[in-house]
Amino acid sequence: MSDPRTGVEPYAPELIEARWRQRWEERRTNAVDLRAAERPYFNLMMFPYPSAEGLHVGNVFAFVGSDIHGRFRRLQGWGVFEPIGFDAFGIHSENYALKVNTHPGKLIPANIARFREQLKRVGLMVDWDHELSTTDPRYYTWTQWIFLQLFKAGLAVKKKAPVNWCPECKTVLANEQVIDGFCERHPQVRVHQRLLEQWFFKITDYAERLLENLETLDWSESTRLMQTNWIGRSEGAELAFAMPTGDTIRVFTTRPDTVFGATYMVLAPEHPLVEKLTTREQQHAVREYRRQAAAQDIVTRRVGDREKTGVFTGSYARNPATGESIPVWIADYVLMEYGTGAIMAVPAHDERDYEFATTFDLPVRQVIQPNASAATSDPARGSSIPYTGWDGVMVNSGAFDGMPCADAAREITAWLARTGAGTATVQYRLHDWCISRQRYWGPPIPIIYCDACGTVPVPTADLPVLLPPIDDFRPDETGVSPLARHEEWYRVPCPACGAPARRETDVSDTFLDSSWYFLRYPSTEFDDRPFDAALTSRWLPVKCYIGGNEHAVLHLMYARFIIMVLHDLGHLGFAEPFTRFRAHGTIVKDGAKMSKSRGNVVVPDEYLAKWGADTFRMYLMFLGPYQEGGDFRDQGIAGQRRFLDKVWSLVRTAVRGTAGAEHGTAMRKLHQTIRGVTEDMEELRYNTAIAKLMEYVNVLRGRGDAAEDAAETDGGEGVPAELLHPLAIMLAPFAPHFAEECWERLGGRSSVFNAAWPAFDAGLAREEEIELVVQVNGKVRGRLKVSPGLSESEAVRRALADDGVRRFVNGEDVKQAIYVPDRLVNLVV
RNA sequence: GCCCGGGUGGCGGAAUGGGCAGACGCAAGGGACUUAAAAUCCCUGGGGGGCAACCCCGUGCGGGUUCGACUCCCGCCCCGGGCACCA
Repeated sequence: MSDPRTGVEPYAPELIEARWRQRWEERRTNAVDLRAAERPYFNLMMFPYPSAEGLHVGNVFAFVGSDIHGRFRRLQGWGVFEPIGFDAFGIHSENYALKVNTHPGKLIPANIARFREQLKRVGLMVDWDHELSTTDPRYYTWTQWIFLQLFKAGLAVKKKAPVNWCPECKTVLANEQVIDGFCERHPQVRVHQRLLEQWFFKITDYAERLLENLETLDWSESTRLMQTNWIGRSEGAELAFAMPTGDTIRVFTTRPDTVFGATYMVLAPEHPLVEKLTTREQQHAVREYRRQAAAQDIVTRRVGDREKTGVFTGSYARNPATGESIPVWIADYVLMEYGTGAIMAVPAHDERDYEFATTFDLPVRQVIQPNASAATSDPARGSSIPYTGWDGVMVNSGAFDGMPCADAAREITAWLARTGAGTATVQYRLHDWCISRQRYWGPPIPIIYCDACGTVPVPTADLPVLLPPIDDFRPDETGVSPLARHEEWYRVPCPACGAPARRETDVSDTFLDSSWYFLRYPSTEFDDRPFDAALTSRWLPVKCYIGGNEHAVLHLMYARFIIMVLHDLGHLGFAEPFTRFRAHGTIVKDGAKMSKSRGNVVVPDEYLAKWGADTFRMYLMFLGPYQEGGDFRDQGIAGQRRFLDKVWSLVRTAVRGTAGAEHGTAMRKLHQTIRGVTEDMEELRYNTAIAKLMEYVNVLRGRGDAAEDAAETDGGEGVPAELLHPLAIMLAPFAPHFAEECWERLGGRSSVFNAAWPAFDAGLAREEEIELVVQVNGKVRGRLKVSPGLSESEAVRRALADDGVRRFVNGEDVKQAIYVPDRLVNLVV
């Protein structure tokens, strides 16, 4: 069907997109030969959790941005591998399954099928032959294998740890699921703390390397900063405070310079020495305090603005610097999981210690005299106590009096070290990674407990430990995994001695599944190895990883850790998985966060059906800077469609052959566009890249500022195909189906994605005449048309000849002339 | 509280090794075509003043540096995100 007046058939996205989806599949356009491809480029997008709701517009935004990068690299001549998979284990899937009372093993395949169809509709350059799901035994065999590697290396250990427990949900909650001490799903139910045996990965052993390596990675700055803060490195000293009993309380401090001001000590309520230190008289009070602390959930305990509480143990320790006996207290503001679980309290130079000392009337001794400028820098406080800065000198500190704090920190540590009471150390905020889940929907942890042999790893040959398809997967109040109710499953002979033994009934954390999925993609065909050595060294590390910053800390940190361990164990030739990482932004709807309760959730299917994938992709990339996100407004989409319509009509009316002299303006604009778009594509500046393509199209249509003398292309003559080929290529990453169709109609062969990204020619981009801005005293008073490369003296002469300029110079002497070649001349009078 | 990111027309957003603020798009108003509408095409468009050429003001607020500041420095305010009794 064609327009009766112009005779041009209209742009019909549904037909075009269906046709090209089919051709891509038939011709295997998106598949790359993993063994032979030249310049291999692993383009990775964060695989989705296949929710029952289907693909979210946030997923589409993320994937399209990554896909555009992959397609751009392919056009630049790289062999691009762009796989996708599904992160389908985990509490999220399990909770949904419980809600609708259907087994997750049944739901997940259906969800994945739906996701797959939606993703195909978006037009990603995905090689579907390498699709994977973390719930597939062919996959989680190797997740279990990774656990065993860590276990054998001594990096997987079982220890007791406190967890959040909701009596209503009858399950353990993640810290993120506890809100101000209450369960997120039961706002009236207080969460309790329970002590459970858990498997931990010793990620803290890798803290220093995880931190150091960050500097070598080309990652989004925000992501790198979050990881840095999460690791939380602090330099300081570990000091020993001796007890009359012969015990020693070890403390970590970042301020060893203040040790002369330590007037009391505080232990965490759970500290192992508490029982021993507590005197008979204090026993009742201490026991009661510890009971209360234990009943609190972890999150409440950590809220910072609570009033200080605590009790005296009855015992005293010796300050190694002063030799004084100082009281030992317990208080919940000291956390067992940081440092040594004990502190020396210096109330004169620490806010928390000061507050505690004031509450319990403990002595405060100033040991730092702030320098004059520092002391008065906080007028709100009248007094310089507590002073926590570094800008001061020591007082009340024996031989160290008068020394600047920073020097004293070093000197005092060295002095205490000579008596064995101190060592310079480093502490990290990072905690070991608890991977146990008392849940059903995950890979069983491959461990067997035998009375005779102890903790025995499942032999690799026996993997996978299949997750049995039980019906009663709902967690109950016992706090043990649903698998623990299935004796027929967990009773097994010990692999070492054959005696009756018992399987571990916990499953592992979803983050373990996702910490290595990118290793699996190139090797999905193999059942006898997690990843093939040759393919892995060819394709990894990942060249570009794009994903949301919500995974900046956990997923990316865990993945780096696992890869580093596998490297150290000799399985991989690289220690960092992602050479380049870019965080994309989030999109909001009409200025507000999307949520079901607001009813403003953008459902991609509706937009894909109405506008087609190409228009929708273009709009998503145009609505804001990709790395910041933007505001999705329905009204804006039509603009992208109009743009494609304009390109379409240029293509349909194009004339064969090359551009002539009369197309000088268009040719110049083309090369300026090639330069600008190429730079933008490198930096993921998709919104401005699209804007530049629009400008070029405006010029081709004889419109816009740069068009001026380009009207020759207007008037039914048609634009030469030479000027449209590069446009089709530059548009291809954004609107792949559309670009294919244009390419074909312009006489292109095979796929536009087998073409080469256009080359920039500086000579063709050069302007013959430029506008020079003339300022007088910094204000624009005129403009000159000049040829590039004008000399300063000539520029000033021409500027002074301008009527408008002369009015403002007003006959006065020009004191100074600033000349920025080809940009402006500023006359100072 | 600490650490990031950000405040620019009616709206989304351009422009920061200091150098024409508002690219590109949306919405709007006016016009052409049409019996009419849609679509399409053309014109206008930060605020104020002037018949006009032009002039003044304008990038969250207050100072500063500079021939020149959205951009750099100092001090605030507001919004978004991360961490939070980390010793």
